[in-house]
Amino acid sequence: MPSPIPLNQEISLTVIKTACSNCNLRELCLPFGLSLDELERLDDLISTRRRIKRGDHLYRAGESFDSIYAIRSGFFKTDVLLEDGRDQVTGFQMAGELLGLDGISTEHHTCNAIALEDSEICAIPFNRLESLSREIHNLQHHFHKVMSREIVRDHGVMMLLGTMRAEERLAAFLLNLSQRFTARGFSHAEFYLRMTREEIGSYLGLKLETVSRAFSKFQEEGYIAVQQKHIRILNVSGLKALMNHRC
Amino acid sequence: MPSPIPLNQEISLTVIKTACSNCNLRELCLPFGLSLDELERLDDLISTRRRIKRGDHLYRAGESFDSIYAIRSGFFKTDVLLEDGRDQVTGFQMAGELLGLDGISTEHHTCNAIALEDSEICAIPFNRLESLSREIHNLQHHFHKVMSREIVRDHGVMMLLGTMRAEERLAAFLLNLSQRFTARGFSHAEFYLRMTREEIGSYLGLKLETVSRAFSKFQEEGYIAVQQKHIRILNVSGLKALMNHRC
DNA sequence: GCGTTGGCTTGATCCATGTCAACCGGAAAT
DNA sequence: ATTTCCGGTTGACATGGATCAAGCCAACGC
Repeated sequence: MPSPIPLNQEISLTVIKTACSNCNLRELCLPFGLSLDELERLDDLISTRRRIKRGDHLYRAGESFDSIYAIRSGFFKTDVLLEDGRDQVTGFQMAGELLGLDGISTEHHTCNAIALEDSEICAIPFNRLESLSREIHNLQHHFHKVMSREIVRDHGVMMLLGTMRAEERLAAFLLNLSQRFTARGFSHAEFYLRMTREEIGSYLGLKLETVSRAFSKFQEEGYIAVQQKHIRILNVSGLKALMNHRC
Repeated sequence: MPSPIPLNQEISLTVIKTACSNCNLRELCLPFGLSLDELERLDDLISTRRRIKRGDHLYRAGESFDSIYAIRSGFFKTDVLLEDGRDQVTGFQMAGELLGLDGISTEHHTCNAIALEDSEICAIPFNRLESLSREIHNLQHHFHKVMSREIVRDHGVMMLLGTMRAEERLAAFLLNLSQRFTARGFSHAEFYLRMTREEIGSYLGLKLETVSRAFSKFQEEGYIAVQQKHIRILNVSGLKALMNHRC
């Protein structure tokens, strides 16, 4: 009979893979600020991991809500549909961010969440999250902060849509992406866009042609280098100035 | 010596005035769905009532956060300021609605809340609300719903700002106000605007002249009757059609 | 290797809304 | 009663971004 040790190692590897306590995103995600002990209790709650292929829905508007989702890897967009067919991208989400908070309000999802690349998510049953956060003050407080942050983010987008012109919007968008990639240990200056010009346009309240023209303009002026979805930021402060100055 | 009875009555009147359990907004506000017993525990928490005069700030962006606020009577706007001086109204709030949720995220308020008429608010110390909602499941869940509803509302505004044209935006705005007045027992068809054309414009991402022209247009077409801030809606379905149809 | 396809770029033109300016009317101040 | 002021309305004109249209490029299937 073979020694049990290798087997145990394998099992323990699997456990490591699925646990918040060993997730390298834990400082960005729901577990932020929890003690080891508290982390383990959170681990128990997150039983389901799921792979979502590029183009597939994580959930659809109208579906009944029972979980929120933490992105373990990959990239998503959320969009809302109006009766008359118009739609708008309401956000782009990356690893460590939460999806589905909109569903708490009515017990039904109010937007679609679609993977922009092959992704992996952790499903967090919401009633169990509520009951655990009644016991773990840190978890409760952090969850409230995450929801509040979402509200603040939305206000930022409203500001952008309400007061900024096309180039300012795109500059703000690029700087925001750059900052979020940095927080995840990627280059702040060089990244691949996971979304099309049309999706960027939808998010920013612009047509895809306008987005494309703004990219070209930024390139001409030496702020960035664009090659399709590959972006290099050459002049961060230039972009910032462009965003803030009323010209 | 006079009988103590009148005195007691006076005291009890004061208590009635300040308690959630006797507030006629309790079904719209935080106490929604609580039992009598739970309501009384919430009463203990809401010690501070405050009057805010028209034009005064309830809080300012940058101030440190420790309470959220329930509007007992009156009308508020919230606005965000950009470094370069641009600002935008992010919402209008009426009786029964909560203010200050944006502050949870960073422990500092991120917008200004300004009374548009003489108003009265209940201050709810946030750490005490968190600790009470660890004990009262209903309170916890309802609070989560309220935050989520705010996120959904913001998505609606993003949709409006990103995809609708001027008249559609104003129609959506009027219908939303009408619906909220109705929920508070006021006429759905006739109300006074508490905000200026400029504030409406800021909220809707339009200039005040555009707002004014849209009002005039609606009046010409017989959808509404406008006289300064007094609005009568004459044709709800007309407004709805205007909002939904891609023309 | 060649054609097809989807996403992107660029140019020409149009139009909704912004901008600038004049005027109006009611409310508050003198 | 008169003046001032603020918010609102309306008109003339300017413009940023939408729309329409053509063409380009890279990836992919055959």
